[in-house]
Amino acid sequence: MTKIALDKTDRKILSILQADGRLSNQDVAEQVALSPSPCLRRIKRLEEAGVIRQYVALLDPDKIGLGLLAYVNVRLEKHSEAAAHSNARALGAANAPPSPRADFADSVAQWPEVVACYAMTGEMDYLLRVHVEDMDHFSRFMMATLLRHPAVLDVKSSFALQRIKDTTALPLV
Amino acid sequence: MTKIALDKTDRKILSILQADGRLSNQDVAEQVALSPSPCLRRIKRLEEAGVIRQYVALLDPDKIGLGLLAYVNVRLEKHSEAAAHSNARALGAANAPPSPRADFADSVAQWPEVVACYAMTGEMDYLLRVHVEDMDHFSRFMMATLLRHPAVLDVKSSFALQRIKDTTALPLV
DNA sequence: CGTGAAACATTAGCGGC
DNA sequence: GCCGCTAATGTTTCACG
Repeated sequence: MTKIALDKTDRKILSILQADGRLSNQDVAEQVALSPSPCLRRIKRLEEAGVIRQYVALLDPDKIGLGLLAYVNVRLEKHSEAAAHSNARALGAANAPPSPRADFADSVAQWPEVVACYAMTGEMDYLLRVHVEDMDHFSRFMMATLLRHPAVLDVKSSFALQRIKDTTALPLV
Repeated sequence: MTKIALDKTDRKILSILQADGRLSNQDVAEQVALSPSPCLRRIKRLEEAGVIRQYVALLDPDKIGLGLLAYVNVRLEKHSEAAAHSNARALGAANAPPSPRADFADSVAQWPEVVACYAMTGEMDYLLRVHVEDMDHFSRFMMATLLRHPAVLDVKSSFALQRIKDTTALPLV
């Protein structure tokens, strides 16, 4: 991972673009008191270094019919061969049978309802963030998809009652 | 909340902009097989209806020194007056003493490490997503800030070991 | 770091299906 | 109603001072 030094101006640019990713280079330049060309050079450098990963539009879930947000804790089966399999894969044996964990990760990537999935410390193996239309869709997703996955041992779900805060803007240290 | 009908083209536009929020209107128009002006009219309509909430740049947490991601479950004290207070506020008594919940929500909004906070079903009241530099910073945040907050009764933290998936793109139904 | 010029993008008005 | 053309205006981008 390319280390990269960020000065005060870089951080200001990042915080501006975290708040509005469509600002023109001219506007950003003005806000950081630079002329357009050095500002663009900085932005390009931040993009190429991967500090800026992506520009996206954020949608309102309610306005597109996704009224229910759930966080689902998942525990996987511990196959005794799991370790052996991950080793095999790590060593490049691409057609070894997948370990439960790798298999679960691959499946998660394909489920559109699941917008985030992290392997976590603690008694539950994974934490999933799931956007669905309503409780009906949620229970269908659970029954037909998540609980049917062979690697899944058990799950615990909680549902969002109220959004207090949710931002993609990271604190700039 | 303004209801809005989305046809196939609208959904295609949304999915394109969820993947790249900086595409020019011309490029979007080309991908949905429309000429620039009707495409722009649709995008403007989606923005004004609030379907598109915001355009942002997404940063890589690791590249800006935020190496630790934690999810923190928080349980608040149940003051017996809590209900009375929330009623007072709901009725517009702006200078009533804040309920523990409202007070906690206000604090959360000011803590930059906390990028998301939801009131949840289940035994824990809130779920927080917290980005920090390392375990040192995390424990400092806990001791000096979160646990010191008068409304907080107890907390349970888990740490992300591995990111399997994390997208801001919502499934388009 | 800033200037300037070419290439490109945005957006409003108007006519057509 | 929604689409597409045109044309004026604004923006991005890069070579060069």
